[in-house]
Amino acid sequence: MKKLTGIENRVEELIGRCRASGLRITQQRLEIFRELLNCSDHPDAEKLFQRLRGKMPGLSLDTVYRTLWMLNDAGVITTMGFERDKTRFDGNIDHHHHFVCIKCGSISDFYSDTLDSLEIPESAKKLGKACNAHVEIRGICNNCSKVSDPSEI
Amino acid sequence: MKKLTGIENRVEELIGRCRASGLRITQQRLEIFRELLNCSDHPDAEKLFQRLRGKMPGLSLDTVYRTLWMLNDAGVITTMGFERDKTRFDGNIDHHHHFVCIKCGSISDFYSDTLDSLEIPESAKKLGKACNAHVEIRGICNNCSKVSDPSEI
DNA sequence: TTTAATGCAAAAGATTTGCAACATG
DNA sequence: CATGTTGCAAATCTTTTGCATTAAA
Repeated sequence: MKKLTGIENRVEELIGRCRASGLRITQQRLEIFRELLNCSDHPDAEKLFQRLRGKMPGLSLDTVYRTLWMLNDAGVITTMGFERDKTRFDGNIDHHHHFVCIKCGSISDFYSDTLDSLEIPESAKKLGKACNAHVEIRGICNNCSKVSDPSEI
Repeated sequence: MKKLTGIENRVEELIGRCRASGLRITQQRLEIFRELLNCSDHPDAEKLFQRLRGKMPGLSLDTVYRTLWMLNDAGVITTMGFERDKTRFDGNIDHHHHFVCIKCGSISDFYSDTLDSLEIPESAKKLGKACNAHVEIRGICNNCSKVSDPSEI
Protein backbone atom coordinates (compact mmCIF):
# COMPACT_ATOMS: atom_id res chain seq x y z
CA MET A 1 0.00 0.00 0.00
CA LYS A 2 1.12 3.59 0.82
CA LYS A 3 4.39 4.10 -0.98
CA LEU A 4 4.64 7.88 -0.55
CA THR A 5 6.13 8.23 -3.98
CA GLY A 6 8.26 11.40 -3.95
CA ILE A 7 6.93 14.34 -5.92
CA GLU A 8 10.04 14.68 -8.02
CA ASN A 9 9.95 11.00 -8.88
CA ARG A 10 6.40 11.50 -10.06
CA VAL A 11 7.47 14.47 -12.14
CA GLU A 12 10.25 12.39 -13.67
CA GLU A 13 7.69 9.76 -14.55
CA LEU A 14 5.51 12.36 -16.23
CA ILE A 15 8.44 13.70 -18.22
CA GLY A 16 9.29 10.19 -19.33
CA ARG A 17 5.77 9.57 -20.50
CA CYS A 18 5.61 12.85 -22.37
CA ARG A 19 8.87 12.06 -24.18
CA ALA A 20 7.62 8.60 -25.01
CA SER A 21 4.48 9.89 -26.65
CA GLY A 22 5.77 13.10 -28.21
CA LEU A 23 3.96 15.42 -25.80
CA ARG A 24 5.72 18.61 -24.84
CA ILE A 25 6.84 19.29 -21.31
CA THR A 26 5.53 22.74 -20.55
CA GLN A 27 5.74 24.92 -17.49
CA GLN A 28 1.98 24.69 -17.08
CA ARG A 29 1.92 20.91 -17.16
CA LEU A 30 4.68 20.66 -14.57
CA GLU A 31 3.13 23.21 -12.22
CA ILE A 32 -0.40 21.85 -12.46
CA PHE A 33 0.87 18.34 -11.84
CA ARG A 34 3.01 19.43 -8.88
CA GLU A 35 0.13 21.39 -7.41
CA LEU A 36 -2.23 18.41 -7.60
CA LEU A 37 0.38 16.19 -5.97
CA ASN A 38 0.45 18.61 -3.07
CA CYS A 39 -3.31 18.45 -2.56
CA SER A 40 -4.94 15.92 -0.31
CA ASP A 41 -8.47 17.16 -0.88
CA HIS A 42 -9.15 15.87 -4.40
CA PRO A 43 -9.79 19.31 -5.88
CA ASP A 44 -11.79 20.09 -9.00
CA ALA A 45 -10.26 22.03 -11.90
CA GLU A 46 -11.56 25.36 -10.66
CA LYS A 47 -10.08 24.95 -7.18
CA LEU A 48 -6.72 23.94 -8.58
CA PHE A 49 -6.85 26.95 -10.88
CA GLN A 50 -7.42 29.29 -7.93
CA ARG A 51 -4.48 27.81 -6.06
CA LEU A 52 -2.18 28.20 -9.05
CA ARG A 53 -3.06 31.77 -10.00
CA GLY A 54 -0.69 33.30 -7.45
CA LYS A 55 2.26 31.38 -8.84
CA MET A 56 1.19 31.64 -12.48
CA PRO A 57 -0.66 34.89 -13.21
CA GLY A 58 -1.24 34.19 -16.88
CA LEU A 59 -2.69 30.74 -16.40
CA SER A 60 -6.14 30.06 -17.79
CA LEU A 61 -8.84 27.71 -16.57
CA ASP A 62 -9.14 25.88 -19.86
CA THR A 63 -5.47 24.98 -19.72
CA VAL A 64 -6.07 23.50 -16.30
CA TYR A 65 -8.88 21.39 -17.70
CA ARG A 66 -6.89 20.32 -20.73
CA THR A 67 -3.86 19.50 -18.66
CA LEU A 68 -5.76 17.49 -16.07
CA TRP A 69 -7.36 15.29 -18.72
CA MET A 70 -4.00 14.96 -20.41
CA LEU A 71 -2.43 13.83 -17.12
CA ASN A 72 -5.31 11.43 -16.65
CA ASP A 73 -4.89 10.02 -20.15
CA ALA A 74 -1.17 9.67 -19.53
CA GLY A 75 -2.03 7.58 -16.49
CA VAL A 76 -0.22 9.72 -13.93
CA ILE A 77 -3.36 10.89 -12.10
CA THR A 78 -6.91 9.61 -11.81
CA THR A 79 -10.37 11.09 -11.38
CA MET A 80 -12.94 10.51 -8.72
CA GLY A 81 -16.24 9.07 -9.77
CA PHE A 82 -16.95 8.18 -13.32
CA GLU A 83 -14.86 9.95 -15.92
CA ARG A 84 -16.29 13.03 -17.58
CA ASP A 85 -19.78 12.01 -16.55
CA LYS A 86 -22.89 13.66 -15.30
CA THR A 87 -24.64 12.49 -12.18
CA ARG A 88 -26.13 9.05 -12.56
CA PHE A 89 -28.83 7.61 -10.39
CA ASP A 90 -29.27 4.20 -8.84
CA GLY A 91 -32.67 2.77 -7.97
CA ASN A 92 -31.16 -0.28 -6.30
CA ILE A 93 -31.13 0.11 -2.53
CA ASP A 94 -30.14 -3.44 -1.69
CA HIS A 95 -26.54 -3.68 -0.55
CA HIS A 96 -24.58 -4.01 -3.77
CA HIS A 97 -21.32 -3.13 -5.48
CA HIS A 98 -20.35 -1.65 -8.83
CA PHE A 99 -18.41 -2.76 -11.84
CA VAL A 100 -17.54 0.31 -13.92
CA CYS A 101 -16.31 -0.13 -17.47
CA ILE A 102 -13.49 2.32 -18.15
CA LYS A 103 -14.11 2.13 -21.89
CA CYS A 104 -17.84 2.58 -22.40
CA GLY A 105 -18.78 3.91 -18.97
CA SER A 106 -21.41 1.27 -18.31
CA ILE A 107 -22.02 0.49 -14.67
CA SER A 108 -23.25 -2.91 -13.53
CA ASP A 109 -24.34 -3.99 -10.08
CA PHE A 110 -23.04 -7.14 -8.52
CA TYR A 111 -23.63 -8.83 -5.21
CA SER A 112 -21.33 -10.46 -2.71
CA ASP A 113 -21.96 -11.48 0.86
CA THR A 114 -18.26 -11.29 1.54
CA LEU A 115 -17.97 -7.71 0.33
CA ASP A 116 -21.20 -6.76 2.11
CA SER A 117 -19.60 -7.56 5.42
CA LEU A 118 -16.24 -5.87 4.96
CA GLU A 119 -14.78 -4.64 8.17
CA ILE A 120 -14.01 -0.91 8.28
CA PRO A 121 -10.29 -0.56 8.99
CA GLU A 122 -8.98 1.62 11.81
CA SER A 123 -7.46 4.04 9.32
CA ALA A 124 -10.95 4.80 8.02
CA LYS A 125 -12.64 4.91 11.42
CA LYS A 126 -10.30 7.73 12.35
CA LEU A 127 -11.81 9.89 9.59
CA GLY A 128 -15.42 9.88 10.79
CA LYS A 129 -18.55 7.82 11.32
CA ALA A 130 -19.04 5.38 8.46
CA CYS A 131 -22.58 4.84 7.18
CA ASN A 132 -21.87 2.30 4.48
CA ALA A 133 -19.10 0.87 2.38
CA HIS A 134 -19.16 -0.49 -1.10
CA VAL A 135 -16.61 -1.74 -3.55
CA GLU A 136 -16.06 -0.17 -6.92
CA ILE A 137 -14.30 -2.28 -9.48
CA ARG A 138 -12.97 -0.66 -12.62
CA GLY A 139 -12.29 -2.78 -15.63
CA ILE A 140 -13.29 -3.63 -19.17
CA CYS A 141 -16.79 -5.02 -19.55
CA ASN A 142 -17.53 -8.05 -21.67
CA ASN A 143 -19.00 -6.00 -24.50
CA CYS A 144 -15.92 -3.81 -24.79
CA SER A 145 -13.60 -6.83 -24.73
CA LYS A 146 -15.40 -8.14 -27.79
CA VAL A 147 -15.41 -5.08 -30.02
CA SER A 148 -12.60 -2.75 -30.95
CA ASP A 149 -14.67 0.42 -30.77
CA PRO A 150 -17.08 0.43 -27.81
CA SER A 151 -19.17 3.16 -29.41
CA GLU A 152 -20.28 0.64 -32.03
CA ILE A 153 -22.47 -1.04 -29.46
CA MET B 1 -27.66 -9.11 0.25
CA LYS B 2 -29.88 -9.15 -2.89
CA LYS B 3 -33.42 -8.87 -1.65
CA LEU B 4 -35.12 -8.18 -4.99
CA THR B 5 -37.54 -5.83 -3.36
CA GLY B 6 -40.67 -5.77 -5.55
CA ILE B 7 -41.35 -2.60 -7.46
CA GLU B 8 -44.77 -2.09 -5.96
CA ASN B 9 -43.35 -2.52 -2.47
CA ARG B 10 -40.85 0.17 -3.28
CA VAL B 11 -43.64 2.41 -4.55
CA GLU B 12 -45.57 1.80 -1.34
CA GLU B 13 -42.50 2.82 0.61
CA LEU B 14 -42.21 6.02 -1.40
CA ILE B 15 -45.86 6.83 -0.83
CA GLY B 16 -45.41 6.26 2.88
CA ARG B 17 -42.45 8.59 3.02
CA CYS B 18 -44.26 11.29 1.07
CA ARG B 19 -47.22 11.12 3.43
CA ALA B 20 -44.92 11.23 6.42
CA SER B 21 -43.22 14.40 5.26
CA GLY B 22 -46.12 16.19 3.61
CA LEU B 23 -44.88 15.69 0.06
CA ARG B 24 -47.46 15.16 -2.62
CA ILE B 25 -47.75 11.93 -4.53
CA THR B 26 -47.89 12.99 -8.15
CA GLN B 27 -48.12 11.04 -11.36
CA GLN B 28 -44.68 12.28 -12.36
CA ARG B 29 -43.05 11.14 -9.15
CA LEU B 30 -44.58 7.69 -9.40
CA GLU B 31 -43.67 7.23 -13.05
CA ILE B 32 -40.13 8.52 -12.75
CA PHE B 33 -39.55 6.32 -9.73
CA ARG B 34 -41.00 3.24 -11.44
CA GLU B 35 -38.94 3.90 -14.55
CA LEU B 36 -35.72 4.13 -12.59
CA LEU B 37 -36.55 0.92 -10.76
CA ASN B 38 -36.80 -0.78 -14.13
CA CYS B 39 -33.37 0.40 -15.25
CA SER B 40 -30.26 -1.59 -14.57
CA ASP B 41 -27.92 0.84 -16.30
CA HIS B 42 -27.79 3.68 -13.78
CA PRO B 43 -29.12 6.31 -16.18
CA ASP B 44 -28.63 10.05 -15.92
CA ALA B 45 -31.58 12.45 -15.81
CA GLU B 46 -31.55 13.06 -19.54
CA LYS B 47 -31.65 9.37 -20.42
CA LEU B 48 -34.50 8.73 -18.01
CA PHE B 49 -36.33 11.69 -19.51
CA GLN B 50 -36.02 10.23 -23.01
CA ARG B 51 -37.36 6.90 -21.84
CA LEU B 52 -40.35 8.50 -20.17
CA ARG B 53 -41.39 10.85 -22.96
CA GLY B 54 -43.36 8.18 -24.79
CA LYS B 55 -45.45 7.42 -21.75
CA MET B 56 -45.70 11.02 -20.55
CA PRO B 57 -45.71 13.47 -23.45
CA GLY B 58 -45.96 16.60 -21.29
CA LEU B 59 -43.08 15.71 -19.00
CA SER B 60 -40.25 18.18 -18.71
CA LEU B 61 -36.58 17.58 -18.03
CA ASP B 62 -36.46 19.87 -15.04
CA THR B 63 -39.18 17.85 -13.37
CA VAL B 64 -37.06 14.76 -13.86
CA TYR B 65 -34.13 16.50 -12.19
CA ARG B 66 -36.25 17.82 -9.34
CA THR B 67 -37.90 14.49 -8.81
CA LEU B 68 -34.69 12.51 -8.82
CA TRP B 69 -33.13 14.72 -6.18
CA MET B 70 -36.34 14.55 -4.20
CA LEU B 71 -36.26 10.74 -4.34
CA ASN B 72 -32.64 10.84 -3.32
CA ASP B 73 -33.40 13.13 -0.40
CA ALA B 74 -36.26 10.87 0.61
CA GLY B 75 -33.76 8.04 0.74
CA VAL B 76 -35.51 5.78 -1.78
CA ILE B 77 -32.80 6.00 -4.46
CA THR B 78 -29.12 6.91 -4.46
CA THR B 79 -26.68 8.55 -6.83
CA MET B 80 -23.47 7.26 -8.26
CA GLY B 81 -20.31 9.12 -7.48
CA PHE B 82 -20.30 12.18 -5.31
CA GLU B 83 -23.59 14.00 -5.05
CA ARG B 84 -24.16 17.02 -7.25
CA ASP B 85 -20.44 17.36 -7.83
CA LYS B 86 -18.13 18.24 -10.64
CA THR B 87 -15.26 16.00 -11.62
CA ARG B 88 -12.59 15.86 -8.98
CA PHE B 89 -9.05 14.73 -9.54
CA ASP B 90 -6.78 12.52 -7.51
CA GLY B 91 -3.01 12.78 -7.68
CA ASN B 92 -2.50 9.76 -5.43
CA ILE B 93 -1.70 6.69 -7.48
CA ASP B 94 -0.75 4.43 -4.60
CA HIS B 95 -3.41 1.84 -3.91
CA HIS B 96 -5.83 3.60 -1.59
CA HIS B 97 -9.49 3.90 -0.63
CA HIS B 98 -11.89 6.80 -0.06
CA PHE B 99 -13.90 8.13 2.80
CA VAL B 100 -16.55 10.48 1.40
CA CYS B 101 -18.40 12.81 3.76
CA ILE B 102 -22.06 12.93 2.78
CA LYS B 103 -22.49 16.30 4.51
CA CYS B 104 -19.63 18.48 3.32
CA GLY B 105 -18.44 16.42 0.36
CA SER B 106 -14.86 16.17 1.56
CA ILE B 107 -12.99 13.12 0.36
CA SER B 108 -10.14 11.60 2.34
CA ASP B 109 -7.79 8.83 1.36
CA PHE B 110 -7.10 5.97 3.68
CA TYR B 111 -4.94 2.89 3.41
CA SER B 112 -5.53 -0.73 4.29
CA ASP B 113 -3.53 -3.78 3.34
CA THR B 114 -6.60 -5.92 3.91
CA LEU B 115 -8.74 -3.89 1.51
CA ASP B 116 -5.89 -3.69 -1.00
CA SER B 117 -5.97 -7.44 -1.39
CA LEU B 118 -9.73 -7.99 -1.66
CA GLU B 119 -10.61 -10.94 -3.77
CA ILE B 120 -12.85 -10.19 -6.75
CA PRO B 121 -16.00 -12.30 -6.33
CA GLU B 122 -17.29 -14.55 -9.10
CA SER B 123 -20.34 -12.34 -9.57
CA ALA B 124 -18.03 -9.49 -10.60
CA LYS B 125 -15.67 -11.59 -12.71
CA LYS B 126 -18.65 -12.50 -14.87
CA LEU B 127 -19.07 -8.85 -15.85
CA GLY B 128 -15.66 -8.28 -17.40
CA LYS B 129 -11.93 -8.02 -16.78
CA ALA B 130 -11.24 -6.18 -13.55
CA CYS B 131 -8.33 -3.72 -13.49
CA ASN B 132 -8.61 -2.56 -9.91
CA ALA B 133 -10.94 -2.45 -6.96
CA HIS B 134 -11.27 0.09 -4.25
CA VAL B 135 -13.59 0.66 -1.36
CA GLU B 136 -15.68 3.77 -0.99
CA ILE B 137 -16.99 4.51 2.46
CA ARG B 138 -19.69 7.10 2.91
CA GLY B 139 -20.18 8.66 6.27
CA ILE B 140 -19.93 11.82 8.33
CA CYS B 141 -16.44 13.22 8.69
CA ASN B 142 -15.09 14.37 12.03
CA ASN B 143 -15.50 18.04 11.18
CA CYS B 144 -19.17 17.64 10.34
CA SER B 145 -19.83 15.63 13.51
CA LYS B 146 -18.57 18.60 15.51
CA VAL B 147 -20.56 21.43 13.97
CA SER B 148 -24.26 21.69 13.22
CA ASP B 149 -23.83 23.47 9.90
CA PRO B 150 -20.93 22.06 7.88
CA SER B 151 -20.79 25.16 5.72
CA GLU B 152 -19.46 27.04 8.74
CA ILE B 153 -16.15 25.30 8.40
C1' DT C 1 -59.55 25.87 -1.31
C1' DT C 2 -54.86 25.87 -0.17
C1' DT C 3 -50.42 25.22 -1.40
C1' DA C 4 -46.99 22.11 -3.35
C1' DA C 5 -45.47 20.59 -7.87
C1' DT C 6 -45.21 21.17 -12.78
C1' DG C 7 -43.83 23.09 -17.31
C1' DC C 8 -41.83 26.62 -19.65
C1' DA C 9 -38.29 29.71 -20.57
C1' DA C 10 -34.45 31.83 -19.08
C1' DA C 11 -30.36 31.78 -16.08
C1' DA C 12 -26.47 29.87 -14.14
C1' DG C 13 -22.59 26.68 -13.99
C1' DA C 14 -19.26 23.68 -15.78
C1' DT C 15 -16.57 22.21 -19.48
C1' DT C 16 -15.03 22.33 -24.23
C1' DT C 17 -13.54 24.36 -28.63
C1' DG C 18 -11.72 27.50 -32.53
C1' DC C 19 -8.07 30.15 -33.44
C1' DA C 20 -4.14 33.36 -33.43
C1' DA C 21 0.02 33.97 -30.70
C1' DC C 22 3.61 31.55 -28.42
C1' DA C 23 7.02 28.25 -26.72
C1' DT C 24 9.12 23.74 -26.98
C1' DG C 25 11.91 20.31 -29.22
C1' DC D 1 11.48 26.54 -37.82
C1' DA D 2 7.77 23.21 -37.34
C1' DT D 3 4.16 22.12 -34.63
C1' DG D 4 2.09 21.14 -30.14
C1' DT D 5 0.25 24.19 -26.48
C1' DT D 6 -1.58 28.20 -24.53
C1' DG D 7 -4.86 31.99 -23.52
C1' DC D 8 -8.72 34.22 -24.85
C1' DA D 9 -13.40 34.42 -26.07
C1' DA D 10 -17.21 32.22 -27.54
C1' DA D 11 -19.83 28.06 -27.74
C1' DT D 12 -21.84 24.03 -25.77
C1' DC D 13 -23.75 21.18 -22.51
C1' DT D 14 -25.74 20.19 -17.99
C1' DT D 15 -28.33 21.57 -14.24
C1' DT D 16 -30.99 24.95 -11.66
C1' DT D 17 -34.37 28.68 -10.90
C1' DG D 18 -38.40 32.16 -11.25
C1' DC D 19 -42.94 32.28 -12.09
C1' DA D 20 -47.62 31.57 -13.77
C1' DT D 21 -50.51 27.52 -14.09
C1' DT D 22 -52.12 23.11 -12.60
C1' DA D 23 -53.37 19.53 -9.55
C1' DA D 24 -53.00 17.04 -4.94
C1' DA D 25 -54.93 16.94 -0.46
